[in-house]
Amino acid sequence: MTASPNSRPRTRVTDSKERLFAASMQLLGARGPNAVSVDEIAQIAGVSKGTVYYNFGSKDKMIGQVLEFGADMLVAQLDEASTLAEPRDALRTMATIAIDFVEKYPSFAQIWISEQLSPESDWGEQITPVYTRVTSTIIEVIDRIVVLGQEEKEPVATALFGAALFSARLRAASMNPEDRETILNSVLFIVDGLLATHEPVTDH
Amino acid sequence: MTASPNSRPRTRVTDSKERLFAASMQLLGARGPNAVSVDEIAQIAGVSKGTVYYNFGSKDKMIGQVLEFGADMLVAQLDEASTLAEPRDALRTMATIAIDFVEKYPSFAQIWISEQLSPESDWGEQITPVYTRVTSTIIEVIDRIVVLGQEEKEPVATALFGAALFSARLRAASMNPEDRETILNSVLFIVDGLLATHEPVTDH
Amino acid sequence: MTASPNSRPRTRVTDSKERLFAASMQLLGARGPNAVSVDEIAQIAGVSKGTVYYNFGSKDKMIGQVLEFGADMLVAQLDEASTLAEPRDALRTMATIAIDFVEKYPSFAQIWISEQLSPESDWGEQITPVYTRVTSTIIEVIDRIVVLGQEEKEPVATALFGAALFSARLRAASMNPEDRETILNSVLFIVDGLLATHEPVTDH
Amino acid sequence: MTASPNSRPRTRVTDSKERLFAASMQLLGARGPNAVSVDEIAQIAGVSKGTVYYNFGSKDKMIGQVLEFGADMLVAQLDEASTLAEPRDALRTMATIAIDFVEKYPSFAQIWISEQLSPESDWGEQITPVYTRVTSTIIEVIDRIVVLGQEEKEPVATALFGAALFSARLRAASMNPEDRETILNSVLFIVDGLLATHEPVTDH
DNA sequence: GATGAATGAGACTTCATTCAT
DNA sequence: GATGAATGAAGTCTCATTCAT
Repeated sequence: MTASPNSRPRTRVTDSKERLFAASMQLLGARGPNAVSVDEIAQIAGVSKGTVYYNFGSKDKMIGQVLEFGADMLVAQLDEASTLAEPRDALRTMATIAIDFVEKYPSFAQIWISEQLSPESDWGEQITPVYTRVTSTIIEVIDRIVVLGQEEKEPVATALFGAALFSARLRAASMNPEDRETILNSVLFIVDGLLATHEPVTDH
Repeated sequence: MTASPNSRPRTRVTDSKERLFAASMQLLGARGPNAVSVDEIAQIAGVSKGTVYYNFGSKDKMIGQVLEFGADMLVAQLDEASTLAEPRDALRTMATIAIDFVEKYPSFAQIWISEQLSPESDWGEQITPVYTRVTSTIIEVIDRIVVLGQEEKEPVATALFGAALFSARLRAASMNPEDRETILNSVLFIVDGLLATHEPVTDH
Repeated sequence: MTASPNSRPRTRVTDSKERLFAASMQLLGARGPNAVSVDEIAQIAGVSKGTVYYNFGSKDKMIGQVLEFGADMLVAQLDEASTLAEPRDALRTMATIAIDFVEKYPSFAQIWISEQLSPESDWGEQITPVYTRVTSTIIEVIDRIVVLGQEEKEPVATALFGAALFSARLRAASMNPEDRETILNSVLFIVDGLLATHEPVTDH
Repeated sequence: MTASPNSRPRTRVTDSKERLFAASMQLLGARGPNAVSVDEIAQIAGVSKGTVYYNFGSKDKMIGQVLEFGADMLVAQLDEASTLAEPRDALRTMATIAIDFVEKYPSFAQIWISEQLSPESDWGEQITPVYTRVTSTIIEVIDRIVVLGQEEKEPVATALFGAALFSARLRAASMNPEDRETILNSVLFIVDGLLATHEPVTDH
């Protein structure tokens, strides 16, 4: 009953769990936690409501995992882009990735923006906030461009992330997909300003 | 009926409405609309639940008015700051105002960020989004600094607003009130980048 | 302030009361007691809600008076028609009156039909039910047509009233104002049946 | 899962639904829809309030189903009686059935009488009104008694139904259960009148 | 006479969660 | 592993009624 020998080669955790994950990602990404009910997720996943509790224990825990998964997805892409040879290209690509991600899962931006607040009923255990993971990657790239005082790094990365996230969110909301290039340039003015006021890193 | 001589002609119009407004501003500013119940607002205002409906008609309408009031508050301050003689000072002051506002009413930032999305259950009638009102003010100031192509203005203002809002939100969330100056500088790097890449406005 | 001397010659009870009466008659006649709120009646009457309680004491008392007024209106017309020389003409005219009344105030029929039930929260004091008042008039007319046993009179009058009321109600509901004559004839088949099975009254 | 051998294969499908149905039938039959609260129905059924919504979706939907069930119950009995060999016996039996039904569920008569009006908040989907279903059965029987013009049939059946319903309602209301025979005779005077004024159907 | 702000009981409904099967 | 019937707390809203002015 438990393990049918040599049948499906995949690990295939539960199958139900995967489908719930997919449905949650879709629904939460589009409408946010409060606007989605367990009923709805279960229905779209094609499983019963009890299965949610069997697999995840609670709605909050499931949301927590989905959120973490989404964050991992974004961060993984950003990390990869951050390794591009030309740091400015890296930042531009990273911004592009963020914009596309927010367009696909609009409410994630909103969740990440508010994840610091409301410590009550946090989703599952404490995990490293997306903001921290992203800014640390941004800082790595910036360090390859300009020489920055230690206490300046975090705020600059934050401003960069905020500008990108907000612009992306707005673009996702307005149906007219404005020129993505213009948005990218606007965000990257922060880098230009940095370069204009700080000593560039010399390849030596 | 019996006119109280030479006193204020009944300032205390209803008082209940004002108290509900104050309570809403406080609660909504701290926790966001759907984390606050009508019961709670009424209780903190010291009135009965029915009074909410007598004065506002519905929870959504009340939230709409509170949100609009908050927006008016912020925009009024920003508009005033935007008239400062030195445009860069204006922008710096505006950012300071935003940071302080968000610190006082943390969830407003979050609401404004998501106000474009979810057209369902809009709070009251359609009002000009805060984002639009703020960016238009920002654009006015920027126009006094650099010469900008028409299609560049909006994205730049958006990036500026996003950077400020996000930085402010994060500062409000983290209990350590980091150096406000550093945050301001980071946000204003956008302006520096603008100046470094565009022709400055000459005073005639 | 109170009574301007020799101005309006009418008794003019309160004026507010009359307007409330008119509004109630209109609204209750169209939608029934439960579907009409005190707010609505007061608004249509153009007075404040408190005025209802000042003039009538409670919603139920007001409804009671309006219902009684409506009943008086109908009964007065029926009584007048019942005096027609030819008893069959009298019954036909009475049915016509009922049909017209129900068309104008559709929900009155419904109220009268259910007025016996639900002794709790009766509207005001106990008043003679419309049914009793109408059937006694019908009986008077029938007595001029056929000789009927005492214990037969009430049920026959009831059947007559029920047939007329129900037919009228249905006609008022269906937008197609069917031939009123056909309806009248159908109702009066009861009289025909009576005549066919009982000894007619001889004029002497 | 463990099949109980040779027993009924789980008649007790949910049980809750049936108990809610019974409680609704009882309460609605006695007091009408808006005089009965969901709390009360759930309490009498011995289930929680949420169970109502789990099983029926809304109060209106439940009422709709109960009403339809009641209608089906009555119509089924009437249809069966209508097949009696002697048409006049059929009508008399049908009237008896109606009287008994109304005595058991007094407010159903009232609901059916007002079902045409107030298209707002209709109970569930549009279903054929009881009135239509009953009159069509009545017409079938009448057609076996007298030759009637097409446009006369409906009004006559309506009058018959109205007379029976109203008489039954009144009998149910007044605590003295008057002689049912007398009531039946009174209602059937319509048939007598029909016979007295129209050509009877000849058996082939 | 009349008002309208305020109330509070009670109505309908949603939804995360539990549990026997 | 999974189900779905059942729950109950909590939420939004309505409305008849009261009362100070």
